[in-house]
Amino acid sequence: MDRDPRGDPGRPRRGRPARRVRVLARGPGARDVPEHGRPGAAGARPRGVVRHRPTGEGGALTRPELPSRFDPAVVEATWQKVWEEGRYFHAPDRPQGPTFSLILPPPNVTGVLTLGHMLGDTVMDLLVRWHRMRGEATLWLPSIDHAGLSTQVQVRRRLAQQGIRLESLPREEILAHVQRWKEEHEARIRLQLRAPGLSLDWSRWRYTFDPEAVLATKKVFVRLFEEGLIYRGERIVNWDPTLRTAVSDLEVVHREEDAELLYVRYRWADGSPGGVVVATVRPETIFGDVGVAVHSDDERHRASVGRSVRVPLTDRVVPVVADAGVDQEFGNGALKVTPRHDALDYEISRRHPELEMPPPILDTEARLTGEWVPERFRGMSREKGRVATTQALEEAGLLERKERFRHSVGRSERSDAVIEPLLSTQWFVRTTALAPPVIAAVRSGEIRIHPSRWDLTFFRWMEGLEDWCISRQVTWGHPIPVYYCERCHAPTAATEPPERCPKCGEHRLTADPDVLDTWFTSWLWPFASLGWPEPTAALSSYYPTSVLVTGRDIMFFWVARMMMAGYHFTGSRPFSDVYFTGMLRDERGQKMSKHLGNSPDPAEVIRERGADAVRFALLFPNPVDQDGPFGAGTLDGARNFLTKLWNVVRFALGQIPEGMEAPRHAPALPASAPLEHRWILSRWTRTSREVDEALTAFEFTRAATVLYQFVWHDLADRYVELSKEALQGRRGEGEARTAREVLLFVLERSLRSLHPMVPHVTEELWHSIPHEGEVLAVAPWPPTAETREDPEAEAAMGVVLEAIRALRNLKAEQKLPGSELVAAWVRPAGAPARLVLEAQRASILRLARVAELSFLTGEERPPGRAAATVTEVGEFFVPQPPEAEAAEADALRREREKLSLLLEKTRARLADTGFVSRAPPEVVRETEGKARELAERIARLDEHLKRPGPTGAASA
RNA sequence: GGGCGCGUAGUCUAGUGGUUAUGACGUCACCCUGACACGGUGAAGGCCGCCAGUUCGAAUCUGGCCGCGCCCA
Repeated sequence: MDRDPRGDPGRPRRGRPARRVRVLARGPGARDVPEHGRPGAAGARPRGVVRHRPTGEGGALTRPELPSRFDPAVVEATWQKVWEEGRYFHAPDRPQGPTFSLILPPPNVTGVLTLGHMLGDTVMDLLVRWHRMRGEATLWLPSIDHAGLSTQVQVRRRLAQQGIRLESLPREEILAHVQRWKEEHEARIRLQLRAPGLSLDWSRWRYTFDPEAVLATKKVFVRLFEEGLIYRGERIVNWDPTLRTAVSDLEVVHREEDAELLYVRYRWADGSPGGVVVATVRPETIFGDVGVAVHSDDERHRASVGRSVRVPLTDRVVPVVADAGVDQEFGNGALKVTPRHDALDYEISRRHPELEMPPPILDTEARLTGEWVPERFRGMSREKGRVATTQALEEAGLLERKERFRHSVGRSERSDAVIEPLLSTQWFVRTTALAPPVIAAVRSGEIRIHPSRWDLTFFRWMEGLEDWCISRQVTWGHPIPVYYCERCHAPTAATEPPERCPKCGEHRLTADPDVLDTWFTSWLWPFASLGWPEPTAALSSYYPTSVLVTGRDIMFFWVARMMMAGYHFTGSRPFSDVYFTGMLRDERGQKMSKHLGNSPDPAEVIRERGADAVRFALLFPNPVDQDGPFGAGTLDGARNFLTKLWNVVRFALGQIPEGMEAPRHAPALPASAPLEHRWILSRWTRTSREVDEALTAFEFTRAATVLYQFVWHDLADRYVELSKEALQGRRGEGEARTAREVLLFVLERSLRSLHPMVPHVTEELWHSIPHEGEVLAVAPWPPTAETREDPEAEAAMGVVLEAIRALRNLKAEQKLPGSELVAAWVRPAGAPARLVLEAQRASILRLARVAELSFLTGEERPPGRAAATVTEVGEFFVPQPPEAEAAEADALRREREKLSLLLEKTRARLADTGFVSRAPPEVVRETEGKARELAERIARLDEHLKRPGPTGAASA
């Protein structure tokens, strides 16, 4: 079963990926224990230095036994089980040392997780795993949200399919249905949260309807009530007439819709000709009109103010008032005032005592109702009423004209019903009283928002807060803990039903029929999920939490409110950092949404591509403060990267002898050590440092990009190629040992650094190489101080890489097969370049695939036909096949053109007295050096171009 | 209408005053190279949205315009 895939005669050479037998994908560690008994399971934990690779068939070197491709399916399931059984993600109640904690924003129990959730989850897991590896006690707490309204809607829909009307059932029965629904969906969400390999502490799973959460919710209500920060009052709210409840602004979706704008004449009450023409899209609300308002500065209507008009289709006489709130641009600038059905109208009516408050003209299902509605319209729906009133107005000759009109209409996210702004008695929180500490915290940096530009949006909202409507007219939710006295009607807020009314002693009390907005529990979650108000160990250890990761669509509804609750109820910030993820877009740039049907099921994508590939794809291309594209291309890129990583390790396994020790420390390199080792350790130092910086700054894409570039380009493309010869022992055992140590060190540290992003594949690979510790998930984060930058090595390698590039390029241009080992010559650009090129000749030969590199001096030329290229580090030659002369001449000319343009620009700068006198001297010196170098290269190019004879370049 | 942000090869993107403008995908050419064809090597492809300004010097700073997106009204 563990055949070396290279020896597989059936191995496909090109075309589609081969279907491999699953069993091949099992990591080497799995072979001792065939089933699920991987290390890490209780009682079977490996200790200390572990070498999982089995003994090879004699000889120091074993052949790699990893398959050539990473098959995520088995690997991911295996390690998830190991992690979970090993309880590596369990947060101790009483941790030692620093902690890092966060709550998973509770998914809506009725919902299905989307890729958008998975983006946030991946970011959180990256942070948690990173901090865990840094030795901090970490807690990542999962939970679900009871989602009052949306759950009730779903249950209602399901009952309707059975012909049952939810409203007809007793409360207990409804709650039983809800409970059944919750259990089904909770299981599904748990499965969804498991698929990506998130390092959640499952033992702390919470639900916003746990008994503790119920108690916390009540206590908070009672306290705010007693502090006068909760009140019951009449205000305009968003009313969903289908669900017959108030809904939050978040649950209202605004969209442009076509409508008719009617110009309706309100005649003068005194019977004189004329009147005021009012524009409206809602003629059916005419019955609730209490006046007409015009702008105080509006010349057109000045004479009307103070007069009275007759409300069309009724006998009522109402005044014309002047108010600064009227939009003069809309219609004719005259507004019908319907205080029960429009927030602005309500405001206006409150400013003008002469405007009375009408009785309701729409019932809870938005049917025309009440005495003010003429008999013939009563009982009509809004929509029917609109048609009927329009027609009636037309018949009465009061309809001046109709216009097609596009305007924004709010619809209920849950029921799609058009939201009715409705004056309604509800419970409210005076949020303005809770805002000051929150604003101060963000201003002072006590709470940091990432990306920071969202501060502005945050402040603007915080400074214009409206009271928060917390009551909902549904069955499912935390009941409002208020009891009304049947005698004196005084409301009492209490966590338990009171025996008697504290005002008058009456013992007949009625509970408030409404329930609380789900957010009224969610805003307590950073502490309530840890047991508050009980002084639990978890609360004292992990609160305040460290960071909150979520989408900015709930910045106000949730994030800001958690801050208010944190300061008000616990006296501290609920978290120190907020990170808003971007939105995902599909490959055509469209926002992903369930609505558009372009949001794939994350579980499905994971099944197809593997969790690590999806995770990396989510992190890699997503700009920090922007929305990012996500699609097949991105996923392919991530998968290719993981395959690359896999194969680098596979290669290394072939080079590492049995019994090699885990790399505890950075290899100590002698000054004389080959350049490539010094170089890769320097590159690693920079990479590692930049990853730390990026993660600290919440720049996850940068962290992923830096590691990607390092692993693929520096480690695989360059370092591995440069050190192959030494690794294979062709430079002696001493060099082989050094090369193995460096390779293993860099690989092992890279796996550690990549682990928080792609945990499964790194865990698997880490176990296949010499390592120290039980699992990578709790291995120490690579310390940056263990290696140093080596600018000298990096500069020298720059010269080498440039030489290799030049020679490869030249060969390709000359149509010399890449594999053909031709002779080559170089005239170095200067003494320093010559030193490096001479010292690194062997590397250049290997990577450029040339047989010999001879150094030219003076004006020496290679014998015979030779094609040339001129670079910064020197002039390179390879033998020229006769048919390639034109190609060389072309290349030389193109190069010359490019360089002379540059030289021109550079000289122009140097000729500018302003530049020479004002620019920093070092910039001037650099520019002069550049000009000299360019001139020299151009002169060299010219020589080749002019040269007659064998190359024939001049005649081409 | 107000606010915020974004315009860089065909596509996505890096780049906060001096770079021969970064990388990926895609395209083209050559190559089954004892880790990897999910690969390697090389190439082509850019008035850095437009116009002014600041500056010795602008993809980068400022203003205006145009286009796009999001949030709020």
